[in-house]
Amino acid sequence: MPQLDKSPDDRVGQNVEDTVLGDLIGYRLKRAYMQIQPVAQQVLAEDGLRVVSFSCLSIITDNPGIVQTELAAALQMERSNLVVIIDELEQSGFIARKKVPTDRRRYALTATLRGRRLRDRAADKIRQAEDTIVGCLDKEDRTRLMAVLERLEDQRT
Amino acid sequence: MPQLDKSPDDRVGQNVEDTVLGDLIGYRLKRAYMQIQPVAQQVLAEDGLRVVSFSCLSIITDNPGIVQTELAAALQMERSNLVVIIDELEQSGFIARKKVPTDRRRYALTATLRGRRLRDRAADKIRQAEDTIVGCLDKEDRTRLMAVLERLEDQRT
DNA sequence: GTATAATTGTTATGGTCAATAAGTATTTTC
DNA sequence: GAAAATACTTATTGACCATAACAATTATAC
Repeated sequence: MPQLDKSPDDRVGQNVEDTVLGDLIGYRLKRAYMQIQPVAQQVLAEDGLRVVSFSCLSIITDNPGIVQTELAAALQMERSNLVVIIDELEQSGFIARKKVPTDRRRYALTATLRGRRLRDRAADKIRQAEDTIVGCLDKEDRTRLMAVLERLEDQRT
Repeated sequence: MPQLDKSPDDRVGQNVEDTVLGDLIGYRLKRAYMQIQPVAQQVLAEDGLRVVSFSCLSIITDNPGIVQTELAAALQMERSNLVVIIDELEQSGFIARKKVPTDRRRYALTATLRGRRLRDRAADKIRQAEDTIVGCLDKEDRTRLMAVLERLEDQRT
């Protein structure tokens, strides 16, 4: 029996049927991420950072001497797209490039004191911003969510 | 006490320190999504669909007579960006545009039989592909994950 | 009732982002 | 020592998203 079309006037706002999309994990992950991302973006913009440059700064801070290829692998991005970001961070004085004496193809990346301080401050602000969104979850739901996401992430296909 | 730089040779593959990023929900959501998205993209490409066009087709199938503005709101995208996608789906014979008699500004969108069948088939394939990734979670973890993501998504800031 | 405002679909455009290919310098492998 | 591999870089491309502006139509204000 064919479903009758609703008059367009009957359907307002969020009253939209969905028998498929909402049950897909990919869809739900994207929607949840899209809730967080703009907030993080805005918070980081106050310090002149983008999400990707903050990610780089954070990994460099945690891994002084890391090299661009390793950084790209850690963040699952292309080396070529990293270059401009590293340039930005270097010109802003948040990181330094030092030639590796044993292999002059590579640059050892280290965060400056300013860079490390910015990382810590920005991280605090992001955590705070995330809390306003994730506040609806109790501590157990939250830790369980993080654990499950980590397991998905580590899944090798 | 300053942390000594590791020699770049000491750090291989995934042995990268991370004291901040991994504890951020936004980061974890993105990484998990990036695990699913390429698989869904590839599966849909076999039927000539993109993720966004499948999403549109699915919502139109579930809501015959829906109008472009409502569809855009449901998928949280811009009306202007919807136009080309609707064009594609119409030219492929998966949906039809019909003028709304009571409001000639609007087009009522309905999925054709071919469109509905494609939606159902593609949905099955996506679910199957997702299962290969989410298979590491038991049923309870999975339903709990979906519920938590839904709560995050509905959070109004 | 008519002028004004709002809505719908559309086009055009720009910005950001990710992926690829190709090039240079250096190191490793054979 | 020649050839292959690696690290970083540059340039380019296409996908995607947001915005502004427009015509047609409808709703609202007076």
